Formats: sequence, structure tokens, C-alpha cells
Amino acid sequence: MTTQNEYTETEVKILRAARKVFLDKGYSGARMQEIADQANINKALLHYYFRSKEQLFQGIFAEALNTMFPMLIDILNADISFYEKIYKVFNVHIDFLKENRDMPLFLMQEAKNRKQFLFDTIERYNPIENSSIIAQIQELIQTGEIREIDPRQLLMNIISLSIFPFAAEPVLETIMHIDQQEFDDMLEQRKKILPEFVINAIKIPES
Amino acid sequence: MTTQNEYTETEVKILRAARKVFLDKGYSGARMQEIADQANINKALLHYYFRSKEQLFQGIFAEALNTMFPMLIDILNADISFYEKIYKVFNVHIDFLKENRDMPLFLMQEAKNRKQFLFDTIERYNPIENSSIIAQIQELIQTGEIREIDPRQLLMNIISLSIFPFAAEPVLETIMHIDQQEFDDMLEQRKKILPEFVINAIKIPES
DNA sequence: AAATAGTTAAACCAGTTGGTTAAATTAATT
DNA sequence: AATTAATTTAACCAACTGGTTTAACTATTT
Repeated sequence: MTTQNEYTETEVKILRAARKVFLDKGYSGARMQEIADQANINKALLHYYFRSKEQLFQGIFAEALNTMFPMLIDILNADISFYEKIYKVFNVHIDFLKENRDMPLFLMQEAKNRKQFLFDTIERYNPIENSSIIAQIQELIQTGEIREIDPRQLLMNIISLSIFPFAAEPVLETIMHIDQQEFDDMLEQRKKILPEFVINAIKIPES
Repeated sequence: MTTQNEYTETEVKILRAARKVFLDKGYSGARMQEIADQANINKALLHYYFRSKEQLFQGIFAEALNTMFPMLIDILNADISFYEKIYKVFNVHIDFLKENRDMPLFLMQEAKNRKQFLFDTIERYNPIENSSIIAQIQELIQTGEIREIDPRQLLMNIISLSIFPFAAEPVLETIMHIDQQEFDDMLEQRKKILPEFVINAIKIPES
């Protein structure tokens, strides 16, 4: 008896191995042999369950997209205040990325070569333009509570601040002369630093 | 008669082609045949001038590192005020990245697998810790002009805000439903937006 | 004219790629 | 016990990988 999941135990093993190898090496750097080894099976069984490298990859790629974006968009569309969203997005996002360090770089790299697949996959979510956070930002601008700023630019800033360090970890550690432990500490601090940083950046001080 | 450069015309052609292919596809995605085609020569000549793919790649990788980092560090160490540095770093950096869109992703990806080479190559520059901007930030904090913040975190924010959109261009365009022209416009605007954003984020309003 | 440097085409190497197949084996189900 | 499903082993395929070599050819230089 296998799990009640739609996937068999072996399929799960394969997917876990494929996820690991693809996210670490990217499509062109990944080898089917390594995936088989990581899953403790042989190459033949890979093709028994998944027809080709391409098909296996697309599953992992779609899974990554469908993990990353709904999480973000759910927060941005939640029924909470703008400020709560800022706090939440950094906390949830950084916690998630700490457990999925390879995901940002993987998504950015593979998105380059598969723009159509990317589009088709995340098209089904509400586009950011329609997100409630856009309206909230515009309202706060009109009431004079925050400075004028293109909401898309603000969102770009928020995403940049939370994701970039994860994608650039080796480079940042090297130029800053810190080890992984110190880097992790900095990431943890950023959950507190970044909401304040962003809100200070846009809030108009009361006179 | 070739150029007065240390490289012959053919070597320049090869390097230009290798730069293009490596930065677009990464090491594992790059093919020597494609580099030869792009340079309008044959594969044999590639090995006549550069012994191996690895050696050719290391040249391009080092070149990219030696282009990107000194530019940044020079600004951070320049003999100008903190605020001037903020303006300058975003303007210079974004202009440079506009002409070298593939460089951030390339460096981040390859840095993962070549931490030692990365370390050896950028070790010769003054580490960011000793940069004069660190002292400037600490001084502004002590005089009560800006809020308390770990200078390294502030630098991380600055770098994140300028670089990330270039690395994530396809993803951002897709989720924001904009084309490349609109995206370029946003990047251009960021040269103005980002300095204000950062300074507002840290400046303590005068009472 | 002779010598040299630059360049090409083509064949070839050993190794690896993703993918397939057939047969045998093991485990689970009926 | 018989049947079926899951898995393995091993060999194999054509195509491609990075790399090398040889011989010929073409300019350029001396």
C-alpha cells in the first residue's frame, strides 16, 4: 500500500531527487544519472515513470513557480492593512526562502529560456496589477500618508530587498568576508529591518 | 597589422563570442561549437588560442568580476559625501547593467560552483568592510542624522535594489504584464527613485 | 623565393548525453 | 499458485560533448 497521495512512493523519491538536482545545477547542468543516483534507483526507472528529462524538468519548474508566486500573491491580496502586508510579506517570504535557498536563482535562470512556459504557468493567478495592495498604496498616497511612488516600483523594491540576498549569497559572503552563519544571522535580522526600512522610505512624517 | 592591444584580432573575436555565449547560457549550457560559430571561426582555432573550455571560461568569468566589482568599490571609496555616493552608485550601476543585462545572473550562477575562484579573484580588492562608506554611515548615525542600521545591511539593500530587477527581468515582466519597453522605462526611472527611497528610509526628519 | 604565422577542413578520439529495450528478478496482489 | 506490478541489470542506440591531430591552404613576412 502506497501513500494516499496521487504519487507513488517511488515517484516521490524521484521528484525529490529531481528537485534537488535541477535546483542546484539548472536544466543544462543536471544529469539524469545523478537524479537516479540521488533517488537510489536506476536510470531506466526514471523513464518508466517520467518520459523524458524535459518532462521531469517541467514538472519541477511548474512546482517551483506554483509554490513561490501564490504565496506572495496571497499576502498581497489578503484582507489586511498595507502595513500588515509589508510586515507579513518579509517575514513569510524570508522564512520560506531560508528553506528554499536555490529557488530564486533557479527560477530566474530557467525563466530566461522558457518565457512562454513561464507565462502559461503563472497566467492563471491574478496579475499583480489587480492586487488589492495596489489600490491600498494609491489610497495612502491620496490621503497624504505616504509619498508619491509608482506602486509597481514599490513592489519591485520589496521583492528585490527580500529575494536578492538569497540569489547572491556566495557573492555577498565573499565581498563582505563573512561565513554562512553570519550571513544567516543577517537574513534573520532582515525580517525586522526591512519592514521598517520600507515604511520609513515612503511614510510622510506627521508635522 | 593587428591592433596595438595585447590581443590579436582573432583572439578578440573569440573572446567577444565566448563572452556572449557564456553570459547567456552559463558554463554548462555553453557549447564550444556555438562560440566558434559566433566568432566565425572553427573549433580547432578555439583550441589554438585557448587550451580548453575551462580556460576560456575562467577568462570570461574573471573579466566579468573585474568589471563589476571595482566599479562599485571605487564609488563606495570615492572622496565624496555619503549622499553623493548613493546617487552615484545607482546611476552608474544601473547604466552599466543596462548594457550588461546578463551579467548579474551569470555571476550569481557561476559563483555557486566556483567559490574559491571567486574568492581568489576579488580578494585583491579592498574588502567592503574597509570601505570609507562604512565609516561615513557610522558617523551619520552618531550625529543623529540617520537612523541606526547595520552598515552592511544598508549596503545589501542598496545592491539588492539596483541589481535584482536585471536578474529577474523575465519573471518581473511576466507577473507585471509589461513588455520590455515598459520595463526599460521603469529601470530608467529607478535611477531617480532609488536614491530618494534609500535616503528617506534612513534619514531622521529634522524637528 | 623561402619561411613563417594564421587559418581551415576533416577526421577522429574517448567519454557522456538522453533515451530505449529485453530479460531477469523481486515484491505485491489475487 | 498464479498473476501482476515494480524494479533491476545490462546492453545498446544515435547524437553530441570537449578535445586533438593531420594535412592542406593562405596570407604575411623576411
